Amino acid sequence: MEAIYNPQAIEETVQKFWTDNNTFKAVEDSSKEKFYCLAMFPYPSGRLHMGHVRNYSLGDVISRYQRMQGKNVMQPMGWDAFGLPAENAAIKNKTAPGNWTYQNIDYMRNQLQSLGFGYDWDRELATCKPDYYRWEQWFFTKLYEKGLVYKKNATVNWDPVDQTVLANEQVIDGRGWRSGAIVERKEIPQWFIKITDYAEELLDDLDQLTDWPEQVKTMQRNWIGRSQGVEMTFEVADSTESFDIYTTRPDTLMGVTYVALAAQHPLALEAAKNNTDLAAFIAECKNSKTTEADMAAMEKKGVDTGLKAVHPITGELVPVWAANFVLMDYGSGAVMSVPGHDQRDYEFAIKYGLTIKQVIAGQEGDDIAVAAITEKSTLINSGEFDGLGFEQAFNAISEKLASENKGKVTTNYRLRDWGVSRQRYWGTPIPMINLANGESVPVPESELPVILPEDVVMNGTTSPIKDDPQWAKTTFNGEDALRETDTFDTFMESSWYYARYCSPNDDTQMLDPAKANYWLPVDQYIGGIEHAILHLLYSRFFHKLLRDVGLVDSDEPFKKLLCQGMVLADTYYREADNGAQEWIAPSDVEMERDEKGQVTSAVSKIDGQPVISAGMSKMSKSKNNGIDPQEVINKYGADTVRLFIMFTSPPEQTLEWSDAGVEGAHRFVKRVYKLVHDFVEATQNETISEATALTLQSEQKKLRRELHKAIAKVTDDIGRRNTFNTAIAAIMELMNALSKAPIETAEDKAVMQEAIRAVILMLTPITPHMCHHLWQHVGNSDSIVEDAPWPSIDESALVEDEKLIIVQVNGKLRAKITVAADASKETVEALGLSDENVTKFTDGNTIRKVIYIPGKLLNIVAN
RNA sequence: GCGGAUGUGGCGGAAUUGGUAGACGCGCCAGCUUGAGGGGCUGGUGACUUAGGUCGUGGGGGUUCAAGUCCCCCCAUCCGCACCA
Repeated sequence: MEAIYNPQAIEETVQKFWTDNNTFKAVEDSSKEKFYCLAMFPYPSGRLHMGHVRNYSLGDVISRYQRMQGKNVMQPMGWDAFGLPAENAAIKNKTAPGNWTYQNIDYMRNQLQSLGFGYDWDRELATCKPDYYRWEQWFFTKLYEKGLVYKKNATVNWDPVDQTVLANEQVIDGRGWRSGAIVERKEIPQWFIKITDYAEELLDDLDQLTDWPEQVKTMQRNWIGRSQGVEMTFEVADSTESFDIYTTRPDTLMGVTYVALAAQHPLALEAAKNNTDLAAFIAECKNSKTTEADMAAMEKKGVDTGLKAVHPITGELVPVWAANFVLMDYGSGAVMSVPGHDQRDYEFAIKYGLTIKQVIAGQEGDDIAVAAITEKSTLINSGEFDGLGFEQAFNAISEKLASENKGKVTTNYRLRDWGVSRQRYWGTPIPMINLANGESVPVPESELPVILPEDVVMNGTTSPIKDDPQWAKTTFNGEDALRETDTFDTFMESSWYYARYCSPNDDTQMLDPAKANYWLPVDQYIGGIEHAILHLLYSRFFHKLLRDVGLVDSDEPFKKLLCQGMVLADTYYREADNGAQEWIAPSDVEMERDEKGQVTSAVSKIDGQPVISAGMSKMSKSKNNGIDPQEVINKYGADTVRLFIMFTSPPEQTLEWSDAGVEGAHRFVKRVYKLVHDFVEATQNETISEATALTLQSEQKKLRRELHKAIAKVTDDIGRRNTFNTAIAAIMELMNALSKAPIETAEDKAVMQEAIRAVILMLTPITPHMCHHLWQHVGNSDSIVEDAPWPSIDESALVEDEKLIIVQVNGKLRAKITVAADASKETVEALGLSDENVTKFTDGNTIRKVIYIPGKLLNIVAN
């Protein structure tokens, strides 16, 4: 065995072994408990970043741990290969998006292999390949047949100069990123999938997901947003027109002093024909942003349409305003306004001098002159409804509306149907045909897949398949027709890839139900918290759709979910002459510290001049603070990188990169290697007994107790808590004890051998290359550590004959006493009360109470 | 703006069920080893202190024998908001 730890050599050899022996090939086997472990597949952006390394290290550690628990583990990998960056890169590098994507995939596959992840590469898939997206197209036509797909107008960001639709991220300060033109809202026809039909089930089934983080379930609940309310109709005065609104606060109906319509509401558009102020306002709203965050943050504005609406109960006339915060796309495009009891309406009313009417009593201290009273309480100024509470008023008012045919109680969802049309090239072509008569029909199954041409030239604005006059031409029932040239939202591909991994090469069907039902649901899913809502909700929706088409049996795709935090790094900058920030890579910065270790200054390694620290922020190109995993792997090896990442923070929290921390991790890996090496060298050709077969001295017993306590902790931390950082800390503590332990007697050696084997086994999921190598040298030349069973706990080794009791006086630590493990309460109390340092604080006081927590703590209350 | 999180030594973090705050690692200090060291090993390291102790988990209040942990209010930072993935 080599004395010096050489990660490069070991990792190359071990990786070759895994490849040559198909170590991670997963095969259905009904005799074994299956474990499907999945980390969110990457977008092939070019190189792996630290976020990927963290994501896949977590998945690999869990997979290898579960395998050692005897499970039949499947861990696949693939590529979320469609998306906007490929189009941009293609333009920049004068290549085609497909070409760029495939090159990236090849490079990143190698990087993943160099990190030693145990994937079954036979299951690899790329979503941009026709053999993947053809099934997505097929599935969409099935959904169409089931009535779950429809077309309607929806708003997009329109760049009037480039004549193209922009993604939200391509709109910067309201302008197109390339043209700089002020972006307009534009309504175009788009395809939608009726996710709202499943809103209730998506909400209710969250209760089944007991192994999901509560925060993610809460976010999804709020996103779906089920509410109980009343839908009612307002008539427009002196007209036959009317409009509907929805409210969750019908109890405040008597406080309605105006109503607000979306600028694009047909009634507003009609009124604008002879109202220039209103027309100007509607034109202005065309330039407002489309994202909800922007909408919520912008100044609330409105214009009186001049129309009056008839209050459905009192018959009074209230003004009808057009407002920029009401959206035509959502709900009915109109809201009732109760400025007395809604803060947004209140501010709007103050701004435009509209009437504010109090109809809810509120609490002591509430003042309608200062702010809206938003809490629910007794009705006032509401005529026949005065004195009712929220519930009673809700019922009374909704019954009254219903009896007059003006409204009804409804359940409403905040969730909107899923718009899946994108006007981009690099995506799955939507398999629809637009006929000359304006109707649309699905592409017949026999004509699928609709292939996206890959040999294209990007012009920077429009999609090549929209530019090509030939591509869309087709026929339907002998008539000339045109294919849809929009492509799918890339969330479509990522919504079912987890299922396709179960039968990735099946060219006769979307999924093989037998295989899918063996592996699904995914036992452990791992990904970034940024996907907490959209991706996870769409995947859950797709799973239910797959179920209802008969392809899977289960209701939910992901049994257990782990959301990892981001990876941050130090950020440094300098003020350039023009005042701009010039970001300096952390690798080019050197720190100076005082004798307490506190950083006093940071200087550039290049010119020795000071730089300004901007703290920790997410690794990004723009801040020049990304750490390339490849460089770290080359320097320390994959095992060190994996250990550092797993050790430095718990998975859900942000991870702060630290070069010094990586060196610390590397030191630990070397210490393990050296301990095993030294033991192997010292005991060559010796037969070492099992520790349980010998009579141990108290020091050996103590060490063995520490070993088994560590096994218990590591098992719980990895298997149940997913706190890999504390598991590693426990192994480090054990290692500190082992490196001080003698290996002289047969008993010493027996305990040490047991401990060393356990350390190797426990580190195998985290530093698999080194452990694979070391395992061969500790008497296991005929087995591999990947298939070794996880170490078991010897309960008898855990028994302690003494306990440490903390003694407090008035809750403050005053003494620590050691007592026999089975000592009675009376004994402990007597010992504690007579302790010299305890009497110092109890003398002269009366002992009021003594609290004893057995085996732990004694608190004496005295005054 | 709305929704969700986070906040503990010089730094990353630990404390799992309300019971010793600071495990483990980094950094720093001292010593040993070495021809030498950005290597290895050993020890120390929350602050203040009259050396008895006192204070200390973002800030303020509360519950309790006992609070980092539970409750109320506030502040700061981060994530998501439907066309980035």
